[in-house]
Amino acid sequence: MSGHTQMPALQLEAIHGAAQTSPKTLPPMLAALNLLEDLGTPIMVRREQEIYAQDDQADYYYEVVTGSVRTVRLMADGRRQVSEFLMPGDVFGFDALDTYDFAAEALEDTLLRRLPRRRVEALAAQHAGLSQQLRRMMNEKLRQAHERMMVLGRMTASERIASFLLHVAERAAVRTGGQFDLTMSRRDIADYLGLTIETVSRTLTMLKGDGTIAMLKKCRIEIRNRAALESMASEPRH
Amino acid sequence: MSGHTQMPALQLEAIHGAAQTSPKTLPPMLAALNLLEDLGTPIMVRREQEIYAQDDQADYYYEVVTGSVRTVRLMADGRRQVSEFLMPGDVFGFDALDTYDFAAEALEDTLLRRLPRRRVEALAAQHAGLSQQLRRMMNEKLRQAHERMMVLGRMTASERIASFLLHVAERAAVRTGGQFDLTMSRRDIADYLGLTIETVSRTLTMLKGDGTIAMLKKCRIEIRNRAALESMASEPRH
DNA sequence: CGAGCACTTGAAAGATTTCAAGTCCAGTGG
DNA sequence: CCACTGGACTTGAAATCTTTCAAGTGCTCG
Repeated sequence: MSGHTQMPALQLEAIHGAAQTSPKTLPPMLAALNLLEDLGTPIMVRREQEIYAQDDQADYYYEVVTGSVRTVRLMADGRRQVSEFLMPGDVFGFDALDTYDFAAEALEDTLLRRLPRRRVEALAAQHAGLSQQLRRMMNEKLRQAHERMMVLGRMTASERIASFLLHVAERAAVRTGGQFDLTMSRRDIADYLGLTIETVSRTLTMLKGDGTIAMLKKCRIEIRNRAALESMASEPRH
Repeated sequence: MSGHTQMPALQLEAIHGAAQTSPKTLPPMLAALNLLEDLGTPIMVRREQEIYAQDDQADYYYEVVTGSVRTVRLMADGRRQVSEFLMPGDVFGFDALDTYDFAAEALEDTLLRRLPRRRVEALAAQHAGLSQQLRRMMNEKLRQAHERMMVLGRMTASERIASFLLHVAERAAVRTGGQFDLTMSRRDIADYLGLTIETVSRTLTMLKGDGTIAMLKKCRIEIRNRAALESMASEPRH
């Protein structure tokens, strides 16, 4: 595991602020983490820095406070699969019993809250409520993984891109009014969707061409025609 | 939910027998279920019968006692994704908080043990140990989902088939000495691996052609050259 | 301002799918 | 018991989507 930078004390302010304004998508997670207030250590990681490696001992759980994170897995020949993109309020590191299934890396300079797994487990062993809330988090992870399966197994390139954009928009667009940044690279998107960067690029260009989206600065996106995107993503709901 | 057939009492014998001889792959699951001994209701389902539907209220957890099960999800236009193939000792129905993400259907005549979700949750709320064991099961599900992502997102058709055969063999071959049955159809395999039935068929034919596997009776398989399969599956370990 | 990297764009190649017949097997009825 | 029929599987050929290979283009960071 690569060297973390301990946060100065005053940054705790930022942490609690973020926790309050965090998105309403996953309330149970934060509720559970409230029980663990004292256990959290703020951690700052720089852009592209590794938070933990694939197959590392899974000693910590994490919550994104500000910034964003990807979890990635590599095959022997370099093929890469991105499992999740994590935004403020999201938790990660719940992958496995012993070792992490995927590495975690910061997409940008990112502030995390880190929880020692053993302490959390010890607490959970005494408080059934906490244990159940942790289970609820994992349940949500599993639900997301199931949706990913559908995307990776059965959707075309355009469908993958369209549903990806809608998902990211839902998470991020709230605070930027219609527009949002893709903090991840084209390669990250490609490896998330099981495509090549060229296909991702071409599809985005196409969407730009027919006015479905607008691209400012390459990583800033605005959805101009949500209905078109939704019908392109094909799955009616969730 | 479609009509289940209540098992006659004497069949409980078979259930306990199966629990004892069940594969050693997932010991924590069974340990947890022991706590729930009294809650289990034996359920018999026929080949191709639906156990629960996608989006049904998730009222029950299940364990496969004998037989096998698939979990499937359909898109509006009929595209299908199979999430899991479940064998004796496997548990399922942990998909979601409220409603099932995938439908569950019996691959063959199958004996299940059904646990009322509410009762299990009530027990888990009091016994942190049980709650944690349930979490461990879910953790295992998540790990498997992660592996599926790699397969669906980044593997070629031959790699998918090869790793699929190795997985099934590992689960089933023990009791049939090198050979094993594919209880699922080509369509099921295709929808599990994100391929078409034709590609599945062609790849199996190819493997038969070069002596890597032998096929007896279309659904009975023998691995003749495990090393070849493993190198074709490309991922060194799990 | 320049270099390098990320992204875009184009053309050719390839893997998988689609469409279209076969073939085989299991279960059925004679 | 055996021929028959239908569905599942296999096989072939053409089509297609995506990838691969190969240049551009244009930011972004020194």
